[in-house]
Amino acid sequence: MKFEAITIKDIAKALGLSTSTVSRALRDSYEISPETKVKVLEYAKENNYRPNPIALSLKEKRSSSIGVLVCEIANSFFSQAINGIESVAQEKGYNVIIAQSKEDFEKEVSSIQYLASRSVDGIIFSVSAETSDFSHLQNLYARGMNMVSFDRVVDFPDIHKVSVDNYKAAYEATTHFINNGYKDIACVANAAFLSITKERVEGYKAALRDHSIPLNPNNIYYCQHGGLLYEEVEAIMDDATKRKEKPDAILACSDKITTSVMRYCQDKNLSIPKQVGLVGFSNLDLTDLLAPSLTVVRQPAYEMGRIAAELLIKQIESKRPIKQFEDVVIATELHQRASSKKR
Amino acid sequence: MKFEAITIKDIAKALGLSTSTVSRALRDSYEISPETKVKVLEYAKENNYRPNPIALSLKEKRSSSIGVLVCEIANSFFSQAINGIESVAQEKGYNVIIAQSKEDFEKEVSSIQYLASRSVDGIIFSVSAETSDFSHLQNLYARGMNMVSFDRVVDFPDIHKVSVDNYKAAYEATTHFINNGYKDIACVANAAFLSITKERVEGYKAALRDHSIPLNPNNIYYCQHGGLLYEEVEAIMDDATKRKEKPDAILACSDKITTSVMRYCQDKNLSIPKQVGLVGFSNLDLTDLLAPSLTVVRQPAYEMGRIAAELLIKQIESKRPIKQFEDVVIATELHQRASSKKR
DNA sequence: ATATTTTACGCAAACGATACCGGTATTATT
DNA sequence: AATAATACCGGTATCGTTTGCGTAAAATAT
Repeated sequence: MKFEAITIKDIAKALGLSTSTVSRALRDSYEISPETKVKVLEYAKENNYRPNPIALSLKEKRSSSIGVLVCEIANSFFSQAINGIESVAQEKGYNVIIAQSKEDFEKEVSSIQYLASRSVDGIIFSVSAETSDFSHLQNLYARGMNMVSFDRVVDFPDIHKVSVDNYKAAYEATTHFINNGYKDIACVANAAFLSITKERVEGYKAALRDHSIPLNPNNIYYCQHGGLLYEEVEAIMDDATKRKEKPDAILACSDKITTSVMRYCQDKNLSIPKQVGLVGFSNLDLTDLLAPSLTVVRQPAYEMGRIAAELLIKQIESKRPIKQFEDVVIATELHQRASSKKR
Repeated sequence: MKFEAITIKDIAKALGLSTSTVSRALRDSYEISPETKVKVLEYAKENNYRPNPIALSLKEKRSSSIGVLVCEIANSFFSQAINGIESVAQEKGYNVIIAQSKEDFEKEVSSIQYLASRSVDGIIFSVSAETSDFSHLQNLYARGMNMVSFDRVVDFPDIHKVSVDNYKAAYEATTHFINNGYKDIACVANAAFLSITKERVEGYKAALRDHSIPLNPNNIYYCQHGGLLYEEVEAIMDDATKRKEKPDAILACSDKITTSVMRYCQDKNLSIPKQVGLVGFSNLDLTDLLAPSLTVVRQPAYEMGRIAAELLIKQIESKRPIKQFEDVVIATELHQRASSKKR
């Protein structure tokens, strides 16, 4: 079954005009007589004429659509970000095409090629946890695709970036632990390649250093697959709780990891915050209702999405190549709750 | 800035061939000599040739994209459903274009027109809480757009529908309350027009009837705006807790409502499950970690998305008009936890 | 009355890919 | 050697829209 829309040709035939006349009448050209315009406009309205965007795209060499590559839609941070992207896109007349990498490098490469071959006008992307080789992205960018690096940013020289201040977020969270009497703080981070991981781990280290707490390298854990698998976090927690020196606090560096750590503690009857304190990065909007209420680092996902979309669309619509590239870094919010307070 | 891709014309010019020869060589036509094929294929590969999907769309009169209209992306149920839709779409070579209604009728109408004007090959839609007039959808469907009604289904005669057994879900949840000693159960439902609301309220009523509990009409509340605003739920809860006969249990009929009710109880120091029992529809994956752990009705959102996408794509690719329309109804899961157990 | 401008429209090319309808060599068949 | 068959490739229309160019008729100027 096919949905057949009325075309400019149909109008021309019905009214005994040429397609060019109809086209110009619709665009209110001065070359068309008022009477003809009225006739065309009325007929178009009656028959609910809409210009075929595909034909327009072919002619204009632009599709008025932007691609978004995230690792997982069903993740509160990314769904909120997509929400922000979609809101800007709608305002500016673009549609949003989404693709997921599922934290898988191969799927990321194919998704990027898919988006490019779909001739989107630009791409907002957040790399997968497995991505250490960025050539698929860099090649596409070098070939002129408009791109904005988002959240898990890449360090190409000239590209718009939108991210949060991960260093400061982790620094504050760690300091918060220290101020609340925790001494042996473990950091369960995402894959080691990721910008967000590096920054968060650096922030964590700096906070320890600034409070004269020696760094125990065993306290830093990485999740190869971004914590998408519960087993990954489980293995880490098994290790952490079976060591001689057990950490008394855990900084969970992603939505998924946070939830998994919390579930692990519940399963193993590890009491939070007494036996182990917990601060997690999370964008769920009911972390205050958890047992115990969870201290979280919240990222302004919606705003990040909006800014990324605005930068991308500005770049798309820019006549001349952009020279000035933005590196937007937004502050996170630390919501202090029960999970990180011993006493 | 524009992303310029190589075209069949470029290959033809570079190799001194005609476009038709190149086209046929790329499609491995028997009319082309092996040597020419090799030359073309090699050149295409070297220069990373990809057929322009927009040109193909124009020619084939199909865009290989499907539209999805939901009320809110950043809602666990819908983001999981989109996840399912996207997975099937990717498999079958379609891309997914998303639009949100934000539970607003006007925005739903414009979003639908937007998707239609974007010449998607089909639409999966879930109507907004404000939608009581379905003419915008019905007109589009009558004009031949492939459509699948999803979750909040419409009762057009011949259309694929994918939903859960809302009647049974509410019946079981209500029965669960009764079996746990609750007697005065309130039902906080979504907007009254919605199919899901009607079915859930019916299931609720039936459970009361089957257990010889008289129905108190005051116990049924509707959220005009789908609980998107906290104030809406707050007003309802204020009323419920200030009545002479206060309900001792609440059945919250959507993700948002569930969270809001829980937050209200926390704010007002209403103890769950002692003062008031709570069962909520929710697709969040950490409801077991809430305080108290929450009894939920979980909907198989991912599977629903997959099925809806499969039905839609089958309909799109069907040569002749579909005669047999599916009304897929999937079972929900009741996860019994602490929030609904008095003792 | 003739020349010039203006008005109002049509023709055709272009965007990228496909497919039908051809055509021309070269080889095979009689 | 003449004809048929085959292999191989090009020209062109098409999808829907825009746009530069051309042009008839009408309006204005000389």
